[in-house]
Amino acid sequence: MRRDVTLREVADLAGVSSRTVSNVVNGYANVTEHTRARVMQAVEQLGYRPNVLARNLAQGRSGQIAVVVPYLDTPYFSELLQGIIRAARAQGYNVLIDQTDGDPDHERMLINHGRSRLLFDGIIFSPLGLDQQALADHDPSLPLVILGERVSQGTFDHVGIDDVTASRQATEHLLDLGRTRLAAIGDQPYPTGEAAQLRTRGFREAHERRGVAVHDELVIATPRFNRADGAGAMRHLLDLPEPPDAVFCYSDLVALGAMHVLASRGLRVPEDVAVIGYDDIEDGAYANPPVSTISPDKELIATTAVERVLLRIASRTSLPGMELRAPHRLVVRESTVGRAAASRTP
Amino acid sequence: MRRDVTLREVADLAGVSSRTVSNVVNGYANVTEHTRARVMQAVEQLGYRPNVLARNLAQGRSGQIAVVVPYLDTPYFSELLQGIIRAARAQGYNVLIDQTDGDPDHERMLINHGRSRLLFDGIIFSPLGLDQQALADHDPSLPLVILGERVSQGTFDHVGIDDVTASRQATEHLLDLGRTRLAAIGDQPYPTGEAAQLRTRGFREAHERRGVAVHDELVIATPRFNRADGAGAMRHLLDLPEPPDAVFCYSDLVALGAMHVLASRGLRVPEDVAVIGYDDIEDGAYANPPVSTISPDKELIATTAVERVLLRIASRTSLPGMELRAPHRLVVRESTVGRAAASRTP
DNA sequence: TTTCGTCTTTGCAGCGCTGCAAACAGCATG
DNA sequence: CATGCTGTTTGCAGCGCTGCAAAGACGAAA
Repeated sequence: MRRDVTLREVADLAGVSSRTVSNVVNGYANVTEHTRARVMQAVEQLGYRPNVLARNLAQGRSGQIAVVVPYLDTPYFSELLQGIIRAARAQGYNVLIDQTDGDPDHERMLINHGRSRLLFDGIIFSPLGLDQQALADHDPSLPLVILGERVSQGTFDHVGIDDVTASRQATEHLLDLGRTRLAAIGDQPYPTGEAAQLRTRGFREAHERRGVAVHDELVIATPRFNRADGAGAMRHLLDLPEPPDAVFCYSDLVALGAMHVLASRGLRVPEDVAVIGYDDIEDGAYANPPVSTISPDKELIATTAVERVLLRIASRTSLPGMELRAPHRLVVRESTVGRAAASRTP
Repeated sequence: MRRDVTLREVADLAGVSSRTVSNVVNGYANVTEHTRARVMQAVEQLGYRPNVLARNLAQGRSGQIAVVVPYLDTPYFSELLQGIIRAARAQGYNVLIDQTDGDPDHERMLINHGRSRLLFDGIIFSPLGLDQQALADHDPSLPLVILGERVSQGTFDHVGIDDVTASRQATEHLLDLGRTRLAAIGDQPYPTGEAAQLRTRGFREAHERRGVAVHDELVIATPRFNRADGAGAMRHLLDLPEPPDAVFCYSDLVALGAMHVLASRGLRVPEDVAVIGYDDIEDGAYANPPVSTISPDKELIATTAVERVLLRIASRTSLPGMELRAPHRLVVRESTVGRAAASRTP
């Protein structure tokens, strides 16, 4: 097993200093065409490839950003991740992935640079177990971008959509279809559930605007936004004396879980119960029936998050926290309007 | 912005050599309880955290493994990834993720250590664009574990399930339900489609065992295993003069796509057409109706893959290629047997 | 007391690269 | 011919850590 070729060996072969080889390899500074050619030939001949570790140590950066999500198998995150990886790679950054399972201690550790320095230069983070206070206490020297809605200010950016407006639109859509007993699945009335609370706010605002009262007993809290929680909440709702005739689910997964229960009870969607989700994951579009939903511009969210974290890395000074809103749209499918062809509303 | 605390500073405070601090921090060698306590106190006091980059450079390893999949938003991979990340982290390794989109050049680059050395110590790889020959030509100094079935031998391991047997069982299940016109969606009759071909083999073997002829025109090739391909193939099948009464899909996504089309054409599953998938992703279990499927032991696949790649990293000598088979089971749900309670077959 | 063996601690070199500032052209200007 | 200028190349130190081998400490055995 041959040792790796180093800069110095290339330099010796090309008859120049190792620093010059470095300059050529990195496209730095001014190098004569003649020198460059000589060096490049030596590089080819020896099959030289730079050692990133050494480079990074010398530069005091790792060239990596961490992306931290609570659960990797959540389709919404997988879809987002794709965009993030692409955007980061385009800027020469590698992406390190971590999953926290919502563990607050683990999350706290990560936003304080993890166990060791220089493992990643910045972090894109979707917190689940941390409340505002914990987030505000993060290591300010670590460039941080938060995914999803948060209400606090701090030395970090938020990238997300306007949850209140989106939720209001989803709810208005249901009300405008003539539904009267609307349920909401996914509220989280505790400190770490801000995103959920914003959606509940939108749900209520829609009722206000339409002059209808909210049926408080139909607003169901769930610890997570997954299928199982959606299914459990739906079962509960159907067991009520007066079940809902429409459900606003705070994620498409919740909607899929709810629809699963509806189907197993022999109820028709949307005839008996209309269902709308949130996130526009691919599963929803292919579900039976296809799920109406709020569709955030994921590609833009991904590129914006990467852009911001790299910006923060580049500017050594600490930037003020920014609130970045990506656009979203209401996607109407069969789960609310039946076999009518899917149409779109901005 | 304070400079980071170094080993030497801790050493000075504790009144020992930096080498001793290193020994304590890493739990190396024999250190007196007294010394350890002194050092630990200094570590606490200064808030020392090791610099992984420096450590790795000195050790000539990166402490990272790369996991490379064609598409990140494929639920099967997301689910696998979770297990891989957990297992790797338990061994002190970080996971670098990359997505190739099936691009052969990109894939070829990765199995030859990427653009630079020391970025990752080993790689767990799910190839899509590379054929046997390209895989065999990989840099033998890079510990490599391939996910999924492959027929070749080489200086790398395979981790997967027994595709032929699993596919045979899925097909037998359909035949045993009394179905006579079985379709298969997902064949890939070209060099990079070996996994698909194994499934087709299982499909054919089942027919042989039951003494039934395969309807060749019902074996449909698709470039990928996603919903869109499943939907397209299903449309084609339904447009045939004699459509199938059962479909074996080479992935659950394909099955979901197919079921989507069946529903939109007003056909009932399983009454009109029985559908079985492959992979046992969560979407399948929550689909309407829930999809029967082949369920690979993903957790075991993940831990085995990590175990093997770390083993190869640890043993500097090149190990012979191994074929590692994880168990699988047939999971029977409504998409093949209707509302009968889901039961299990080994 | 000396010698040996074991356990603990240390010093030094160096992983492969880049930052920095100095050195060295080569050429035009005074 | 000295001076200054721009453009190119170089040498050296050092990023923060660990491998290695040697040194020191300490008690047991001779």
